[in-house]
Amino acid sequence: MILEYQKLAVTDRSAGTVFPGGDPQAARITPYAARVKMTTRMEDVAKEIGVSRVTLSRVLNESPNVAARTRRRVLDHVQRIGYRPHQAARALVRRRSDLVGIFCSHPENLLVQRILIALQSHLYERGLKTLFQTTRGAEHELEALGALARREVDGLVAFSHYSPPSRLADLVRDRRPIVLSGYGPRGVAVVRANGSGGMARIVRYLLGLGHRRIHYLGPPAPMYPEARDDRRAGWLLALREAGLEKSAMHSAALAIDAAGGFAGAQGLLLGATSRPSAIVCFNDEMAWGALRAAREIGLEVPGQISITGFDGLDLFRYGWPALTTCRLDPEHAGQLMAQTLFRLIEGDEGARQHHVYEGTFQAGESAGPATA
Amino acid sequence: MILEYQKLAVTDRSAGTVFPGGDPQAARITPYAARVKMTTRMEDVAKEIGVSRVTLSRVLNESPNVAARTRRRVLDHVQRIGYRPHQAARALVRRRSDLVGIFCSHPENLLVQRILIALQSHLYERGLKTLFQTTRGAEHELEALGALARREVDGLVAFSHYSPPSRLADLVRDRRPIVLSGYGPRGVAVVRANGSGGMARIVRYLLGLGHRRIHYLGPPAPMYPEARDDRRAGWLLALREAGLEKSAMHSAALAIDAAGGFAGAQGLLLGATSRPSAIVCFNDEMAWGALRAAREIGLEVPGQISITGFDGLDLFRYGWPALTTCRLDPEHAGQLMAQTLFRLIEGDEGARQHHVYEGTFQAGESAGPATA
DNA sequence: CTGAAAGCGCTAACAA
DNA sequence: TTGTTAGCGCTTTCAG
Repeated sequence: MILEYQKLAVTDRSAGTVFPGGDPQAARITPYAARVKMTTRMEDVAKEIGVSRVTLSRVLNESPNVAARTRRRVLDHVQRIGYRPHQAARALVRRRSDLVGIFCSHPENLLVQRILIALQSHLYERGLKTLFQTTRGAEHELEALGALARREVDGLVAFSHYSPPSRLADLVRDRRPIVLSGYGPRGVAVVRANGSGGMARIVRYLLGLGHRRIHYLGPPAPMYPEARDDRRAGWLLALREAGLEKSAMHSAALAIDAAGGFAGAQGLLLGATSRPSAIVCFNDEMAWGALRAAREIGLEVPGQISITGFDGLDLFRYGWPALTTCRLDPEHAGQLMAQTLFRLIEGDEGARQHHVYEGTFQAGESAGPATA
Repeated sequence: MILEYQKLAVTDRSAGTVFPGGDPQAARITPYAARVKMTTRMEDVAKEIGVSRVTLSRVLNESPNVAARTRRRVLDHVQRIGYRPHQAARALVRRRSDLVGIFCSHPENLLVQRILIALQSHLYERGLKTLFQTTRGAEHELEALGALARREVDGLVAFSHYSPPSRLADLVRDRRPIVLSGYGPRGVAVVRANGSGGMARIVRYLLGLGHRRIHYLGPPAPMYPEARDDRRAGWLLALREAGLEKSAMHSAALAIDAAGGFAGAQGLLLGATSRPSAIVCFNDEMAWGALRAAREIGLEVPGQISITGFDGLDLFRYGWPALTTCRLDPEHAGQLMAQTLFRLIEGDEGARQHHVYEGTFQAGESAGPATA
């Protein structure tokens, strides 16, 4: 059991004496850090085995130039006592922490959460630990970028776009290992879904059902023009194809969650303008709120109005009606991000591209034929 | 702007020469770690200011014995150039990483996700960074415990219970800074909701509505008897009060999500036994699946059957019908965990208790009067 | 109040 | 194939 944890002892640092089991007097007020002695050192382990620290280190780092027999002996012992080198010391000398930072401005978003989970797993498989941080504003984001610059982390994945694109452009020059989710300047690695294609697919489906007044309910205006709403573009594209661009109506919600969808749909449905026969929403959560709004007004879905989502979260397949949506694969997205970041950390500049993955249309119960 | 990130330069380590801007030849294949020089060193910064490293260190660590004027001068310069000490080096000598590990066996659970977000924020406010890891099995969990033992992290929060309680008991003896979510042995810090009280409240509400056949749909059997389902206990308690214990029926689902609730409810509703007039579910997500199952069978909710949840997630207030549930405050839970862990790290053994927070009953639309 | 000296635990260059 | 030497960048005694 290589990961068996080690027993601790309490030290009296001034006297240099060790009290196994703890000093009952001082324990209550002494910070934990001062109470315990450092974990087993390499020196001791090497001595136990009868080799030098260096040989031990070589085995642990899978370096060449160790006799097979020695390696075996070392590995056996290490495994038995559950030794692992001190990570800080290792990071200090290797100039590499094996830590990856993930920062995220909207950790409440259900799709983001699923991607995060997959991402962490895949990074872990490659020996990278995940430092997670929620960014509330540009200040946090800058701090995360600073951590990368100072090499506190080996790489960064950003689900956050507070920084102006001009600053992101620095990333291009400095060639840091960073992966952005969603959008970013050319020359920076980006992973995103094909939102435009997926949304166009949904709209065409609705057009096929006879809908003509298809309104869009999306996120608030982006902080930077570069961050324009890709999904909205797909909606507009499909309407244009059908020559319905003129009647296109778009409404920006306060947030891309159920509350935002609820409020946004209320505006769309109770407004003075002609009522839409379908509302396509930026994501499932908004659609969910919109569904509620429609019903509170007394509209049947999909009888009197159709409402669609995006992301294809499993949860909403159990809703009533189940959402018609575009399913994205968070597992795949997370894997793609992990792989891209890993390539960048390894110095493969070829990974510095925009990676776009596809969604799949998923017919549900929330969209039906347009009523005359 | 203290967090302005620093410019990098590419080094040719063999020649010891620095090529600002990068060596275009080697860049593509050289790992990023080898391509960049280490960030600014303390030595240089101290020299620029005209003090020794020691004084600089003292200012940065808010140690006493620095003249106010010196402190001011140092702080100004540090702020201007955005210097921050190298974290690995700092951790090595301080024997403290300012890192906290969070491990979690069910990161998909919506309540857990919200708690995680709050927890991370509160830890961050106290200067602790969050290392996040999904645990898939006891092996991962042991590894996380090992990381604590080796002092790779200063503390741990566990939303995961793969390890047998006997192992957790070790935590009592070693007095490590660890906070468990849900349950744990005496002497280990635990944070959990009062599930039993909350669920009893829901059941009493249903009893008041005239329900008599109230079935429970909960998680699969726990891995260890200690981890018994608290919410189920509350359900049973309330039924006992009403003298209905005999008719109590419990069904274990495969998972505590919508899919589990769906399948579990199907079993409960399609089974040969007498149909329940109400199903109380372990959490909102399961209730959500149960709702779908009831409707697919053709049962109206709450007309023909009442279904309740637990957790009180905002999302389900937008569902139709909105769930009758018990609302837990994830923000509060996260804060409580952060605070407890912080106290333990600081050596306050008084924090090593079971902290129980209350939920609040929330009447929704998914429960109504029992029909004769 | 300040600085000089002594490591923290480990890996990488260089010798043997 | 192995071990010896020399730091990584920082904080913490201990003198001044």
